[in-house]
Parts: sequence; C-alpha cells; structure tokens
Amino acid sequence: MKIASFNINGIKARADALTDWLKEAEPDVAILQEIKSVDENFPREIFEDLGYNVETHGQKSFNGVALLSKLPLEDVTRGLPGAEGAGRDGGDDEEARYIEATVVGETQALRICGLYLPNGNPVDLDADGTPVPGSKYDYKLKWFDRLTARAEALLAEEQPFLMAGDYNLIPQPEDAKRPEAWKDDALFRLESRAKFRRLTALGLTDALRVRNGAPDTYTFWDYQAGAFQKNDGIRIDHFLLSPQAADLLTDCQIDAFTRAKDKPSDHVPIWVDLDL
DNA sequence: ATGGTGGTGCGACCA
Repeated sequence: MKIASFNINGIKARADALTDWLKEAEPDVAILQEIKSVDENFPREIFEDLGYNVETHGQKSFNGVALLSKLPLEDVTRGLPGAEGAGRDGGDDEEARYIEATVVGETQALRICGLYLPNGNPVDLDADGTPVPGSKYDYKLKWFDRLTARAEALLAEEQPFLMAGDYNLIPQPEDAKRPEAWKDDALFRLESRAKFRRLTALGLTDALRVRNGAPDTYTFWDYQAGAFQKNDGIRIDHFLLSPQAADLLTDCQIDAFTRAKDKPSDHVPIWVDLDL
C-alpha cells in the first residue's frame, strides 16, 4: 500500500498539479496539508472521479488538511485531541491541522494521522529565554506536546499507525543545505528539535531516515532566490511509523520531480510503501 | 537579510 503526504499550498492553485501527480504516482492514500479551503469549497469531485474517497478538515484561507484514499476511510476524526484552551488566544484551538482515519489492508488495519504542525515563526522569547505564552512559537511547542500525547495513546494500542505530514521541523543539520541559516528559526531551534526527538524516542521510526540516507534529500525549497535550482532545501515533511507499521515498511521516497513542473507547491510529496 | 515569491481572497496575513 502506497501512502503519500503532500503539502499542496492551496487546493485552488494546485488542483491541476495535484491531479497530474496522483495520476503519475498512483498512491493508495494521499495525506494533504495546506488545502487553504473550507470543506464546502474543496473540489472533491475531481478526486472522486479518480477513484478516491475524500475527507477534509478545512478552514478559510489558512491551514486545512485532507485525506484521499482508494480504500474506505473509517472512523474519521478531525482535530488534534487536547484542543480545549489550547488556542493562541487562550480559547480552544480551532486551527485545522489534524485528521485521522483507518484504512483496512489485506491483512490488517492501519491508523493514518495526517498533520500540519505550526510553523512557529517568529520566535518570541521572554528576557529569560522562555517562549512568550500565546506566541506562535509557544503554540508550536505546545502543539508538539499534544501530538506526543496522541502518539503515546496510540502506541498503547500496539497496532500499526503512522503520523505523516508537514512537521515544519528540520530534525538534524544534514536535513538542510545551509543549517547555519536556520539556527535561530522555529523549524530548527534546539527546543523544537528536542520536541521532535522526544516524539520519535517513544519508538516511532523516521521512514526516510531508515530507508534512504542519501545526502541533500529535501522536501521543501523556498520559492525565492532560485532555491530549488541550487537545491537549497530542507527536509520538513516526515513519515513517523509505529513499531508495528515500521515492520511493514518496504520503501520510502521523495517525488522531487514535482517541484520542477509548472506552478509547483513549495513542498514535494513524500511516500512510503507498506506491506499490508 | 530587510519576504526578494507565492497563496488566499480583496486587506492583510501567512509561510
């Protein structure tokens, strides 16, 4: 089963590019981020015509995640648990960044968690260096904690699951062409990386890291300054697999070719193949 | 490096 993740940076601008890639790559499941659309305006018919079931968790203008699947999507839930009081304004977290569903393979079921982790910039710190409550950076770190809590709950079930999407996180210096340029950025600061490490240390496998240790392997290049042409990229889109899912992993690749086409997203797809 | 580009949706805000 081929499962892909793709931050499309707006469904309106990317409908054609996304359709072309789906026809070429033929994933069984596509986990989408930054649809930048409310549910009612997502052009679901385009993807239903290609044989996909469609589940969205949208929002006006920003964020928004979706799942496309050739197999039925069961037990769909929207939103990361722990939203109560977790918004930046102290209210509930209403940003559409998380969706879960179960797909049933030939031998067993797989829980799929699609996520769009907050960017976290600008980094806003108190005089003593602690993230300012209510700041974007504070929201990112707390969102990481909620994701980790969700992973702990799923791990307790000892079933195959994966958490995939745009983590807005560069795990290691080798995951950036110019790590020094990202030193103080929310995507690479040590506090952010510690959160990611804590999550993976629960026992989750970074699928690309174990399947493909090739250097200069990135999933995002800025639109500016010819970043893609210079391969001045970062690896921030990740597949984290539970132990039971990691046992089924047969491949993990990045479809960087999509970045060279017309009207590309600034991200490219990453996918895994699981033997289920 | 000061967003230099690009998306959403029509004024900013986000990345």
